[in-house]
Amino acid sequence: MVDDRKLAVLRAIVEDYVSAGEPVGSKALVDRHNLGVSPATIRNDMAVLEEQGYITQPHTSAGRVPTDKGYRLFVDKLSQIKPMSGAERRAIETFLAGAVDLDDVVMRTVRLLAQLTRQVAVVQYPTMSSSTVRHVEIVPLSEHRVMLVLITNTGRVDQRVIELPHVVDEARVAHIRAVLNAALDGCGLNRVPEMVADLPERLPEEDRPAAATILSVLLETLVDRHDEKIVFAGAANLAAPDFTVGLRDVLEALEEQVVLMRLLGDASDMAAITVRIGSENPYLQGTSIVAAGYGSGDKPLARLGVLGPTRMDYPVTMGAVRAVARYVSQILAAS
Amino acid sequence: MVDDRKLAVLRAIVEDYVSAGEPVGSKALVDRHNLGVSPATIRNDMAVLEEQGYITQPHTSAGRVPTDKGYRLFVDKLSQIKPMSGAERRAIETFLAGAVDLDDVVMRTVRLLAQLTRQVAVVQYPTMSSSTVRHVEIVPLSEHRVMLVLITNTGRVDQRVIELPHVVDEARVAHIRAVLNAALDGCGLNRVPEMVADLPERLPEEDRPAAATILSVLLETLVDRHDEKIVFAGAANLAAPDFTVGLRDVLEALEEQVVLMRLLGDASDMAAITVRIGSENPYLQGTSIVAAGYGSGDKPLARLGVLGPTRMDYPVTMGAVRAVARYVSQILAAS
DNA sequence: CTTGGCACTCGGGAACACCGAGTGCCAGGC
DNA sequence: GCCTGGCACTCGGTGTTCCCGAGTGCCAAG
Repeated sequence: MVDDRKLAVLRAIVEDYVSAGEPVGSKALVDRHNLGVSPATIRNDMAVLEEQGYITQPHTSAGRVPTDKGYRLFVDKLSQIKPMSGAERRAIETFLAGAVDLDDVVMRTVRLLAQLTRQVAVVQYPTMSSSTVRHVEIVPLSEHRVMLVLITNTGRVDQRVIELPHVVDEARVAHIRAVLNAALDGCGLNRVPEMVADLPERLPEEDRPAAATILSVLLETLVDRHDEKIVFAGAANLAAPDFTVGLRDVLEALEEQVVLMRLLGDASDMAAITVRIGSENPYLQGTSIVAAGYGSGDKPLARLGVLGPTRMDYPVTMGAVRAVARYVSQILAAS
Repeated sequence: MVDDRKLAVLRAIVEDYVSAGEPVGSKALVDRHNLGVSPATIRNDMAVLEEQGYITQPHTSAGRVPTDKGYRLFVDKLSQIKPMSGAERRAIETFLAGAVDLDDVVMRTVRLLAQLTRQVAVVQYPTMSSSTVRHVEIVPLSEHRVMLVLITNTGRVDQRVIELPHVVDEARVAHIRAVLNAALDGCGLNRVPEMVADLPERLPEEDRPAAATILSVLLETLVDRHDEKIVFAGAANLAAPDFTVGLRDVLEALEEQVVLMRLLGDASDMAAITVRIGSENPYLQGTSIVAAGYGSGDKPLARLGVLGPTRMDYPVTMGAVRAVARYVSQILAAS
């Protein structure tokens, strides 16, 4: 399978099928693309391509449709990511620049991506594991209840209400807070446990029970919140008639954070764009996922991407995902 | 229209149609319900009911289907809210009791409601307008950037990054924070503007520009966040074949916070359960909404509810919404 | 006011034929 | 050896027709 023309045929089939949505036949191919040969020749090529598993025909007397393997070859060898136009890039930039906080960045990103690609966008919250502690706040709520607020350098805020074992006055709370901040300021989240290990011993006897409770909740927060939040938008785009796969399954997957995490895949190389096509997905065959990492530094903090029908315009979608990932990274780096 | 039997017929039609999903005819009615009369009599009654606009027939030779007006009468006069079983109530209680913070309460509530009703659940975040300030935190992020964190008694936390007009050292920030907290502690959110009006004047000259910037952002936060957050879950239930209305429209509405707000309606009487049927809805005819207020005190802080096809089991749905609203209120009151 | 009888309507499904796009194959030509 | 035109074949989709049966409205009798 080193034949240039066969590759051209495959490319043409993918392009036509993606744009029209109908199986494409030999005659239509030679009409729309000027391959300098006759339909019969194309038919021979198609027979070979089918035998090799790149295309298939839904019914005996119908045109050909790319298989997952065909899309894969197309994405890997036969296409280039299509960059966004200047106008689109500026629109992305200004839209994202208006965000007021991390929540807002994520929210805007997911909506933007859904709108750009006309598909379902998925954005993972920046992970904490590589973040550092900016500030720990302990706010008294009542005599034996405080709220723990953890603020990280990524701008993420987590809070927990804590029941204390006994009444603690404000001065003690303030003291614990001061000690905690002194110990943790700038500390990487992954190093928090070791930093606080001996902390109770540095406090006066009477503060220790309260401090121990607070610390255990703090550690719990770190663990709990490690299972990341994920948001999605653009579910309305699922109503497009493309979706042969059960709409219900997709919607269910979207609401299952864990499944969504798996679909987005592991954070890997920052610049790389991951494409998972149809049956390559752990769940949800029939859909494809285009994802990329983003973050404020060189290493990706989290991932974002879109989920759509296998029959999607990969070059354009990849261009949109890449552009959005870049601009989000830029925004995050600036804050 | 004071005829008892006609009301019974309407009730029977609604019940049968809701459970079976097919237009119900006179013969089926007398078979399934023991009204002691013949099909012909029922037909006469149905003719009257149709003339009065309570039922309609999709095609000339088909059974009858309730109209929006018919459902309305059914909900108002012909049915009672069906209470949840003890087991269900216990399940709700324990599921909600596991929540760690407000976010979690809301998240759990919306999922629970979606699961209980097998429809799309919508939960509004507790509104701030009747909350009070628990604490204001100002965290230096860099030399000329701080983060403002506003914590209210409902446990809600809002944060904003603020660019300061010039470099401000930590001591000054601490001072501004102290003054701010002294002025606002326990203050109702609606009274914040008046409380901070003369605040810059009570600060030393050099602090005023920074304080003014921070205050303006604080006020902006109050206003911005007044357009409440809303979350939904259970979109997968839309895939049920009932939905004659455009699935796409519903999904779009769900992602438009503003539309969703309107649909949920105004917070009104705490105990009341609002039902909006089909065309009674501002947007999205063809769907019905069952909603209730919830909150920690007597007055509702926010609303929650479900959205489903007009053809829904109103008594059961209303029971579920009422039960969830009660238990959430209970949880909120306890924290 | 209720009831049985009866003619009428009409949506939906089954059976059927037709069309046309598309294919595979083959023999001839460059 | 590869390309090409020709040709017979397949089969999904569409349009047509027909039929059935559920359901209705109306009427006259109880």
